[in-house]
Amino acid sequence: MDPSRPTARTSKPPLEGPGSREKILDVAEALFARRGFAGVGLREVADQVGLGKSSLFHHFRNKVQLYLEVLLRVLGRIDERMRPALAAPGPPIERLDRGLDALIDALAEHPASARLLLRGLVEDEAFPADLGPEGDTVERRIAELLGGIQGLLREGIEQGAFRRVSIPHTMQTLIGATVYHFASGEFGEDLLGGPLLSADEVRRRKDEVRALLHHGLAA
Amino acid sequence: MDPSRPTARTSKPPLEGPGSREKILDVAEALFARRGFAGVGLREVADQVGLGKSSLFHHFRNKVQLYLEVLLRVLGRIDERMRPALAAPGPPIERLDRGLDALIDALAEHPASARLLLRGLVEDEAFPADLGPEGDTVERRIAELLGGIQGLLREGIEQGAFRRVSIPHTMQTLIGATVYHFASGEFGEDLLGGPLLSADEVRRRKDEVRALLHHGLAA
DNA sequence: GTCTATACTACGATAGAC
DNA sequence: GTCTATCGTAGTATAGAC
Repeated sequence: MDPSRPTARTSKPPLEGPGSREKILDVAEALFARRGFAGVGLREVADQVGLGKSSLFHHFRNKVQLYLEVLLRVLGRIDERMRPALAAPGPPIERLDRGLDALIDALAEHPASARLLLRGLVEDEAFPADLGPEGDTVERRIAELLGGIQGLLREGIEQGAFRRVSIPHTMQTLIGATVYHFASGEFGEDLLGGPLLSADEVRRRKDEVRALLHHGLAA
Repeated sequence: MDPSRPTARTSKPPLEGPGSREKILDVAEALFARRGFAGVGLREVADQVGLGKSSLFHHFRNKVQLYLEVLLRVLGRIDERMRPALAAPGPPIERLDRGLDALIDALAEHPASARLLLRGLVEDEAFPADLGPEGDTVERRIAELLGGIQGLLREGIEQGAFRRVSIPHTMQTLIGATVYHFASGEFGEDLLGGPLLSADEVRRRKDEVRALLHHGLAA
């Protein structure tokens, strides 16, 4: 990809495959999802990665930045799936169906995603006030994802395909039906009486959301 | 209530009105809602109450018990409102409407409730594993609240008034539409473009949930 | 019932050797 | 790029005076 990179290396084989950085993000993602920002100590992260605590600071400026990078990676994975689904041609209702299917697939693929996202949405005050540049990037990413759905809702209403619902309230209902559901973990599994992420239950959740749209939204 | 208690006290006027215990619960409720269990230090609680850190331990065995008592009070307030609404006579769909209205009123009345509840549902692993007797009480309380709704859903389906929806998935959708919505804080307010708890927006949320039931559930 | 004092552990973060 | 050592702070919790 990068033509300036020399073909033969001089020293220090860069350890192709997951470097420390990715491994740290993997571990941190799982831990932050389970216990939140304040509930995770960098020592635990380092131990699970197999590094000393101090080595983490070589890869990330501080704990907040690590958390935000984890969040950004999650948002990236979701965006990767949702964007093409929303953009594909077709009437609004179909694009919405496909977009939410893509969202659900993304949430189901990485079990930590929904929890991190829910925390990101709900936990305003869990961090030191200023988040630096990464914080803005996270907010922008979220706004983009929301914008895609909101635009479709607006479009469908304008075309007369949807009822004149409140767009913000519909957004909240959809977020609840998707992000909350897959973030509900053990509680959700108790309710369902089985795993949340089995192929069956993921399909049932898609059906539930689809029914929500078709019964509640279609004109 | 307790006949063994003497009618006239010997000393130490018991400071009728909100004693320290209630004040601690109030402060802790607000803080835990904002930053979660691990994100709150007992020092901050004590400072805001106007006590020394150590004095908290005179009222609560430890931090976990304080958290659970906060949660129990929240659950009690919700139960207080929902139980009579669900029990009142009428066809299932009306009782469901009234029950969810009562839930929304309860969530809107104390802004911390929804967040604490959402955390309670979603944050399994945020605490030391064993929660003692209060933990069981919390779980039982939640199960009771859920049971009321689930029972109504089942009843409505049996009577042919509701479509044959998946009860657990419908529960998840309803929890998302109520608890998640009122827990969404600043994010939700950005989405709505105004306060989440204004009389107007609370009413709109009730309408949204009602529409969810009537379009998605009614046969 | 609240206080001061204290024990012990963990935290995030930095410095500097290798 | 990882390590050891260390800094300063704050965490939960206990003991005991008042």
